[in-house]
Amino acid sequence: MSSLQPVRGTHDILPDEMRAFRHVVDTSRMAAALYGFAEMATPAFEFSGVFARTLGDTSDIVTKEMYTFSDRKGESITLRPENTAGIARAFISNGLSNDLPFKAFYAGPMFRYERPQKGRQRQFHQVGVELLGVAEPQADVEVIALGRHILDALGLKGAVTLEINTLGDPESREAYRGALVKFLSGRLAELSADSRDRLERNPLRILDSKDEGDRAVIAGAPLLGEYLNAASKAFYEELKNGLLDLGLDFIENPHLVRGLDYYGHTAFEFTTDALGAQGTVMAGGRYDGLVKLMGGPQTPGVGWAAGVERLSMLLAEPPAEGRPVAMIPAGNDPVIKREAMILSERLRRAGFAVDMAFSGNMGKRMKRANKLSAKVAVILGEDERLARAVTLRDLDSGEQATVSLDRLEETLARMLVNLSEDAFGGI
RNA sequence: GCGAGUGUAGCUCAGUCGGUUAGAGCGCCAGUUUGUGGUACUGGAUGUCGUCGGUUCGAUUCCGAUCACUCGCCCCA
Repeated sequence: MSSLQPVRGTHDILPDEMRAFRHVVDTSRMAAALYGFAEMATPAFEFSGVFARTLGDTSDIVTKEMYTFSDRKGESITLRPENTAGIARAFISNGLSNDLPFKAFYAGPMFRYERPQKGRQRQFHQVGVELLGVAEPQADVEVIALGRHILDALGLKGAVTLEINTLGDPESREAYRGALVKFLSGRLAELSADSRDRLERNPLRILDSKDEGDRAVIAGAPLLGEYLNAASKAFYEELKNGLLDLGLDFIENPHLVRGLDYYGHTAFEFTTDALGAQGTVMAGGRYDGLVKLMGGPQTPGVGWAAGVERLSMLLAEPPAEGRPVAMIPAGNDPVIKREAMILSERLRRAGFAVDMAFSGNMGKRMKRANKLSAKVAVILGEDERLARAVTLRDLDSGEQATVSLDRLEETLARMLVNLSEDAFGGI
């Protein structure tokens, strides 16, 4: 165990884990493209105001979880804790509001100063989408459908549940908030210390509490649904009908809320019980007030973000590695080794993944080929060189044959095609 | 930020009721005749027993602090 530790809450993504990680990101990116979301990226850090103003002064993210520091000019800079604010900022900065709807996909690292746990790190990665400029609930449906599409494509169909709720429009939410605070104030003594605290800052969050005493109180609390005005109700109904039209199963969770202040109407989460306390794997909602809050034109928006690490952990089986071609010079004759290097390069230019062991006897090099799970070994020795040929060995069957250099690519391609037929047709 | 648990080879873990050479499995390396891997067999290397400090003749083992991870809370992705 070395004393060279990574910073708390950060970790290295080694090749094995990276394969699962990339599978999640690539799958998300491809699905997003099917729904018309184009990938973009914003900086990993912004002026602190971008987050402080938009995430709300009372959210935990702003009050205690941001990586904020002064740069050399004394500017307050913050490592992004999430990407919605950054996308909204970019939307405004680049004057994109004239070309709506604006549909963006992103993937990248986020930073929160939290206590690390499984599935919760200080640097973690999200993929996400934002759809700006559409006030209709169909936008919410599309965004949720994309989320479900990705989860299905990752093989998580049965493992993840969609929960939805509505937070209503600002008018409905204010009315409800008042009623809730009034109700809870009457039962103050029964609430947990955390929740008494939240009563001031963010009373809706109390609905989400896991404390048993709190839950007992909440069970009798007024529900937001009772305070929705006609417009908010209609919006929610359209959302649910839209989900049903697409066969997207969901359960309604009236206690589902968002920690960030700019959310309204739709709130949703895809959750699993396979990750302990970190059960939320993808979460989002509607934020019609955000762009205006940041100084842009009134622009409705809806989107979600998903935790790449969390999704990676849920993957039953990481995707298989590619199987390279192993170049094996027989012996250590410098002439042969040069030929092998030249031939490797030729094959790579032709699109083959080639790995060559640089030293050792043939047995060692074959072992290395095996460890790389190479499909084919290209063996090049003195005999082959003189015959202007190579020996191709199928490492699965053990069959091998001498093939003229003129027909090398052609023969290799055929051997590798057989491989993929085996992989897909062998069930 | 709060409460609790864990920390021994690359990995998963055993062990030392405090005593001098710390173990297993997997993995790794080498060999089982000089141009042929996967299996098998033989042999080998692992480590400041997380770190710092205390108690002790003596600590990896007890105590304290610290760091990291894990579980719950909190928060969320």
